[in-house]
Amino acid sequence: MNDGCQWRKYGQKIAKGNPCPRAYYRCTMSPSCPVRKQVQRCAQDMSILTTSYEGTHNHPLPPSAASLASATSAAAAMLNCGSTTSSQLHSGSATSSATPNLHTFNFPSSNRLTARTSITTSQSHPTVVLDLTSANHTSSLDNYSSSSLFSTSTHNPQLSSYDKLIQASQQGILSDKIAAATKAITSNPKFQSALAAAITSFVGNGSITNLDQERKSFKGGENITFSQLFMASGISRAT
DNA sequence: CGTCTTTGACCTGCGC
DNA sequence: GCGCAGGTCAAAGACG
Repeated sequence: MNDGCQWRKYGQKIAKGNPCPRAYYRCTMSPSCPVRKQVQRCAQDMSILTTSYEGTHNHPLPPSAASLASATSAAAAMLNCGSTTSSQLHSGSATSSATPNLHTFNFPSSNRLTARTSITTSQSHPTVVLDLTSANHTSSLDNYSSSSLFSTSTHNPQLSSYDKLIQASQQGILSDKIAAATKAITSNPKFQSALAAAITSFVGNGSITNLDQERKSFKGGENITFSQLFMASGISRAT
């Protein structure tokens, strides 16, 4: 996955319990950049790639990775809303083994594969899981659960129009036209790349330390997140 | 020739 | 102290 940064592989190891080797990469955009990432395939499903990032970039990120940093930070903040692990995440004094909150959403990639991506906001590391399962899904909309990704129902009981749209689709009462329009948006390569860049920006920036601030900035505003995504991908809200 | 990947060796932390 | 597992180093080879 091209995440906008340059990486140099410095090691590979076969971890216990997983026949697939784990690859170790170092950010090469700056000689002193401490950021590292690990990439490993899932033992249960070889089509799933698990990427873990560690550290904070000490250099400016390229536009492709930086343009949506705030948007994805907001997504991460949303993920942690109501999470029992979020405060531990912020304080850095995590001691419990609470189950990380996992959110999954789909966006079909340009190479005609369906990439089911999830962000795991574990206590120590945010993790991006990229499922490169071939596109045999009946509809990307069927499994599209971005509403859960950005859901802030406990903080903002008023559903956004987008949430209503998703809710309607899940309840099977969405008209074909709206479903087609939604699918068009989520299938838009620009939207996909914007979303992917947003994910990258978040994990690349090591934004965990900024989550409190981001949460304040975006609290109760999932519309802001999608507006930013739409703006970055050139899709109008009208669409 | 410079850059990147591969891969065995080495280092370190942890449990027993 | 010992063994194991995970992470890193660095020499060698591949590649453009």
